[in-house]
Amino acid sequence: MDRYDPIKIEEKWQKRWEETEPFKAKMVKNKPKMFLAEMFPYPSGAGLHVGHVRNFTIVDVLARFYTQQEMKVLRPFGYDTFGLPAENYAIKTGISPQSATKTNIENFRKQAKRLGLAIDWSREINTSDPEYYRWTQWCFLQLYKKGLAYRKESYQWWCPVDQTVLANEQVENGKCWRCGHEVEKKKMKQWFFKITDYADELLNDVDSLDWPEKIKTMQKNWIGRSEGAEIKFETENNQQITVFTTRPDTLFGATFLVLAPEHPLVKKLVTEDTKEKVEQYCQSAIKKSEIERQENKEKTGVFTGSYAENPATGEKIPIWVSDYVLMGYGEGAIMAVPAHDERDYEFAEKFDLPIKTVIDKPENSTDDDKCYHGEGELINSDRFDGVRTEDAREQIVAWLEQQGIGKQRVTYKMRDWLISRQRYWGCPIPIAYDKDGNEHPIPEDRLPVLIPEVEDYKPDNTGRSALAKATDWLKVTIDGEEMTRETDTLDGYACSSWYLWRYVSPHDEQHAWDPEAIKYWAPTDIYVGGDHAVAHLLYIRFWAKFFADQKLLPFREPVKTLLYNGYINAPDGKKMSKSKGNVIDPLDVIDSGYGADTLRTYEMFIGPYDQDAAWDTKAIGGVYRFLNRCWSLCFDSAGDVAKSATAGPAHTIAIRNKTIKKVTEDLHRRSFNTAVAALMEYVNELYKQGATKEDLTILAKLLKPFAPHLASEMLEKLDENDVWPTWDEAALKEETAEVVIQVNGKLRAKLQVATDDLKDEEKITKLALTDENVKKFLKGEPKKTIYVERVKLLNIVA
RNA sequence: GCCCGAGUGGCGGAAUUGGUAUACGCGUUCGACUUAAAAUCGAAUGGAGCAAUCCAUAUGGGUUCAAGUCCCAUCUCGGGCACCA
Repeated sequence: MDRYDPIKIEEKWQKRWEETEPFKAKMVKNKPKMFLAEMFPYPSGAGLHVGHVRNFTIVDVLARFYTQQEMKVLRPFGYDTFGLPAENYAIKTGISPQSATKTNIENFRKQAKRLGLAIDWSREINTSDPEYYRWTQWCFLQLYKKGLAYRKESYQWWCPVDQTVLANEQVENGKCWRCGHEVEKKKMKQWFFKITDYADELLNDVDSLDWPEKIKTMQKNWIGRSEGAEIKFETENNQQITVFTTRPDTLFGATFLVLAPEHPLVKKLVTEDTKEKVEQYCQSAIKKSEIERQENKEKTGVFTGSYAENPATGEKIPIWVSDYVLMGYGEGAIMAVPAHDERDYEFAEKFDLPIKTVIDKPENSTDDDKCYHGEGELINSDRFDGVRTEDAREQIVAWLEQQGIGKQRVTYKMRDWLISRQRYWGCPIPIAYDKDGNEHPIPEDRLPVLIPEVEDYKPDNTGRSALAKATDWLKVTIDGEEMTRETDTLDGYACSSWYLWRYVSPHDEQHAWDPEAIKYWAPTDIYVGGDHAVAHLLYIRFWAKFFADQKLLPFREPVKTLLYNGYINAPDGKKMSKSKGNVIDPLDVIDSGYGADTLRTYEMFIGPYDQDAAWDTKAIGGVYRFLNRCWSLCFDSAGDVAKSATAGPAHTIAIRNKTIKKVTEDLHRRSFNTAVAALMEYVNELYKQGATKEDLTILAKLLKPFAPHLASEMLEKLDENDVWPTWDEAALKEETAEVVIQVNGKLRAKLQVATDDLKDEEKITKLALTDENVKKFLKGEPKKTIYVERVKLLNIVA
């Protein structure tokens, strides 16, 4: 063994770890714990890609770091296995999702093990394992019991290719997040989780999270809280139309009403003359896809033929229908104030409707829009004339409340979470229907509701999943009554909404999570991922709050710190994709001779973890050279610890302590790239100065989180443990220090000063003033001098 | 359109509290070893200039003894939201 041979070392240590299981998590009372996890992967047939490696390595570096600091670490692993790819594959090939998933997991596990991850493999979970989804169904029933899982008929996004409905979060730019096909609206009876019950708390608690601001903002926008009022308008034929507005102060300027095409009152407002035209408009608007609505922002609409009364002015105002009003938000109806709202203005212009100004635009306003939407004093508003808009909002709402025709109201953009999926490969919803169609939960002691075996996985065109084809399975008897099972399965996001808690007791047969274990380990301290900013990361917070309310969880936020890692792109900066043929396979990188340690360390060195980075086929060689230098520093040609290192110079103390400090602090602030750089500097220095055994030990300990195989080999040969070292602040000081001398802020000299003299400003100033170069630029007496001891800098002002 | 981020050598990036700009790595050049190449080791490497020195952190201003860092304006790129009343 004359050279660094990663393949050989890695095989040895991976085998050792397999046998001795050193990463098993143990609860030890009164010891600090650390629960870390990556967002568990979907085990695709393609296997690991370099993005997984980055994601897993971040968790691994931290897990190993905290373990070396003698914390009790829980670092589990699992697979998010339900979903469309396995099912589509089954439809195409006839290979069951069950069996394809099993194969993929085995492959994934094998590959993950080759990265040398410090995983507690005894806690592996898999969402499509009946032992797991039994408890997903149990979670569903808890929500059901409290009325937070319910069924409702409404228009839903429907993907005609995947033959399933989608949640709002799964529709991206009007297209299906999976297949990219344009989605349609379809009226169906579907299951929902009532996430809106927690809208306020989900929003308010965002601020307290140690999460990236970017994600926090996205969640806030998604929840989309607006404060305003709802106001009732009476129509001529004694119907009531309730509208939502954030600007009740503009009520006197409301010159017409607009209803969404889906609004139930539209039918009652049409007249003989308008009926046909309105119906036609509504039907085509409902059919319109999101894309069409976005592309064509030109306002369209029709007059219903009816009028309502503006309660503030008593004026008769027309009621229109237009698709710029959305049924899903507020009341699906608005009061239009064209003078102070751009959209209403556009509509009024197009259909020649009256525009009435009710806010006096301040003269200094830079707003040059045709309609002014800022603050100001009210005009044309009867007894509210002269009142500031900010105050008028409250006063007008108070007046409406007195009249019993309006009240304060908060609205959210977020809708309830649609969880029904008309797909085979998902967790069956544990519900059955009696002959009258009433729903009945499957009793908890009869869970899990297993996924039946079928021949054909294709959904039929009746809107039911392939589960409907399992005719025997469909029948179930509850309390002696024969019933039919629900054939929808749960959105995969339901399965991943509680998996972090399952990790604390993955084989518990009595509970979804063991109450003692959850108290010790949870919440998750550090969660690492690069996706799911709103969907998964919002759902998991919702479930935490719900189960906390059931007294089943001792926390209300499931993730303390979220690290959102960037992508690894192809060398050309573009996204890696099979079709472009620019995919870097991490296993190829390992097998080409670099080994996993190089791959891991390179992906940590490539740049800040939260930024996207482009793969550089050459730069990885630099990291390999670095590990090679670590090896050669430590071992002689026989593979023994180099003799030259057993005794040696002691003048590496300062750099040694400096490196311990730098790497430790960098790991705490997750600056992985600079931690690796510091180790490289240390090695470069040891090459120049010679390394003592102490140096090699420290190097191996600090290196272990990044390159665990090599570091373990070094530590074993050195006969040392891996306990994280501490630094001696006093040892950081060298005998002399360099003081930078500036004249007018420009560098003019560097002085070597005894460390003890650093406090002596007078002495340093005197010394600086004798420097030839300083004299040259100073030309006379200094006006003043500023000395900053912290950075060893003296600035002389000429 | 609105709301965030970011812009530093040939390239990836560093500069943590306003204090030596360009750490570390890639690439390039030179040297050592070698019959030769690879590997390895060593040196140099922002630009201009023989040099002293000057100029450089997207652009233009400002604050300060001192600005990549703070403030104002502009440009470019990236991300999010987008008829949400």
